[in-house]
Amino acid sequence: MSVKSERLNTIRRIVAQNEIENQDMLLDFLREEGFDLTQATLSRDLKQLKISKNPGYAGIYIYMLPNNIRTIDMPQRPTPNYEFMAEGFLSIEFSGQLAVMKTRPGHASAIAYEIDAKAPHIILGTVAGDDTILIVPRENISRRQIMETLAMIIPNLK
Amino acid sequence: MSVKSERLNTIRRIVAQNEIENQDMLLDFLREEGFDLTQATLSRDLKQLKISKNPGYAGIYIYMLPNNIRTIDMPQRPTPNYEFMAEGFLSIEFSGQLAVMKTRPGHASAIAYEIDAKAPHIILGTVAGDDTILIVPRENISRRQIMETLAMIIPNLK
DNA sequence: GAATATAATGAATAATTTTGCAGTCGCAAA
DNA sequence: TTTGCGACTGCAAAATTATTCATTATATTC
Repeated sequence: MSVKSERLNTIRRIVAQNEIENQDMLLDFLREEGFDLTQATLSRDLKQLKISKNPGYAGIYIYMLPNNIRTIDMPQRPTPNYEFMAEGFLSIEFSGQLAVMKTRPGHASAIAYEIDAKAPHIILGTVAGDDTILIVPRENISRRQIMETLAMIIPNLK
Repeated sequence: MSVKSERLNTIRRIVAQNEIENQDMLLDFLREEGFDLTQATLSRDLKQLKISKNPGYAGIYIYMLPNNIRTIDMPQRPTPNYEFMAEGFLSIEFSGQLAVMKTRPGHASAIAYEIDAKAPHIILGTVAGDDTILIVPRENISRRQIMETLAMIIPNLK
């Protein structure tokens, strides 16, 4: 096992067993175990190990191991292309405070996701079924504003 | 809901939906939604929300929500679903008669189910998608009443 | 083994985050 | 009203962390 591998292992163990508040503190622990390195290298090691500094219980920050569930590097949700949006969109109509968008079957959640992500200041939220999206605008937002905003996401919305 | 509470809600939502690389970037998002604050305050907000900067997938650092609510943070013995509720909740905002709750992906229906079951006298009904719940309150129920009721179901709703 | 590519590292610096301090505000008690 | 208290905040400085640049060590290929 290389020196670096041993060091990474040791870092993991130390972080798991102690409440490390910063990198200098961790450096001290490492020196006690015979590892001599600089803060720069430690910073790189922590990045590689995905160990991060988190707000802890009592107003202090503590280094913590990555939680496995969160650590799994899930690929970015594929950026839904412009065409897909245009293709899926069917119609939009208003009723009082709400808007209802119709899409082709299966397209609703992807389009709703885009709306949520790109227009949070206009749209409070959406609920998507298979081919229908219920759109809840924020207060004091006009239908015109909504249409203009959505048009930037879905080109052929008109 | 105080300005600060709204701000914290918004921070949670933005961090959940975007890949925030540093606090200045998050500040920009917040300004777009009308929140004007300094980086110092944001740092304090993030500490309170236990949101931290983590090594991400592609050599960059990303701010992420805490995914494990420490029991030490809980004053009383949690009910079975307590942690799940707290963990899944992201934000709640109102528009007219309606409330829209944002959750982490996949959590919406479970939380909506709890709301339906525990607050039928306040909430007429809910519709849940994957990460969004549309909440329809009964007539003549104030936002304050709704918040208080939901806070009994979702602890960190504040 | 020599030549060459690749990985690892330190020193210094840049970038980013946290915090001490002072000032403001709202609210409640005197 | 006045006083006091606690929450909240900005500013500026301190503290901490990440990265650039140059160098050295390690591995690979011929």
